Amino acid sequence: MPVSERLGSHLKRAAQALSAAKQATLKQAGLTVPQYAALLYLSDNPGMSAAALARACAVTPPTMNTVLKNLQEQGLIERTPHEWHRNILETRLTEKGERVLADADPRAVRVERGLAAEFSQEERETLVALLGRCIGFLESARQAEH
Amino acid sequence: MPVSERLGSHLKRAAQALSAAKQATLKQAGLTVPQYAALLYLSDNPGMSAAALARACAVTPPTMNTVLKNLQEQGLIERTPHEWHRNILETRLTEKGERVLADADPRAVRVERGLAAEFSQEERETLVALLGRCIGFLESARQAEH
DNA sequence: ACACCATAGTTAGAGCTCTAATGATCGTCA
DNA sequence: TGACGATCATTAGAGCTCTAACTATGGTGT
Repeated sequence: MPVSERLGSHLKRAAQALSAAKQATLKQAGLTVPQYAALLYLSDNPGMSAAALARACAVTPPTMNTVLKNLQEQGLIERTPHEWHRNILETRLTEKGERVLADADPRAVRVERGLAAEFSQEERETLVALLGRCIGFLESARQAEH
Repeated sequence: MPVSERLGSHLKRAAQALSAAKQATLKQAGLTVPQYAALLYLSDNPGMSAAALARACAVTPPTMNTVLKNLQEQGLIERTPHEWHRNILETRLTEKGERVLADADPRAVRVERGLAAEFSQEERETLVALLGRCIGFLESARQAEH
């Protein structure tokens, strides 16, 4: 099966180009792409658990653990034990985290807006729908595998 | 800007679901996704340089170096100096590499065929075209950044 | 009450990925 | 001949990512 016929290779290249573009612009704010994603969700949901954050960002808990560790070392987040549910750690942005996110977000949004502007409203909806079907199939295939 | 409106998040999730599905099936053949990609290109172009392979797989040379190192340790490829162009290393599959690829390829193709079967011919072409425009914009944006 | 299960968090280990910097070789051009 | 630039290869270092295995807590079932 020729590579050019494989939807996967187009998908992968597009995702990689996106990641590279975001990485280039976020670097100026001192963040990586996963760090930015985590801060963005935390900003909307202060105090959410690392596990919930991992689900939101579509990564595994150990991966999120790594990202949070780096964010914590930079003083951008703080993690405090939950009042009574002692098994969960509440994660929140620090003031510095808010400032860094406020610097990074416009940069990331600029990339997204630029990308969106390449398409008409109808094309965007088509693309999102097609990608959604890819995700649906691939995730069910993954489950069926085992 | 809401996350659900960002094309990037859909793109990223789709690519990740694809990678996860391939990873699950390729694991049974003892390969990672990048290792499989490298073997696949090498199979079609015996003797190609690591730099050319990196371009084909859309990764940087140091990344390909890491992948090739692991493949070499498993005895799946061999790298020999070019006859007169002494700066380049010709990379080739070993017999074992051929066998492993012959085992892995049908598994990967099964995922690709399953994914392709989710769409009509026209939908596939639409998806590839839209992704191509994403790639085009993002790569030019990346250049303009610097 | 006790076993069970789901969830949260973590650690260990392997592998991929990038940027940045370095060194080696070849071809070209003054 | 000698300098320059292009290409190839590699190393160092930081960070992301996964699977696998483990611990701990809280709720649910009999």
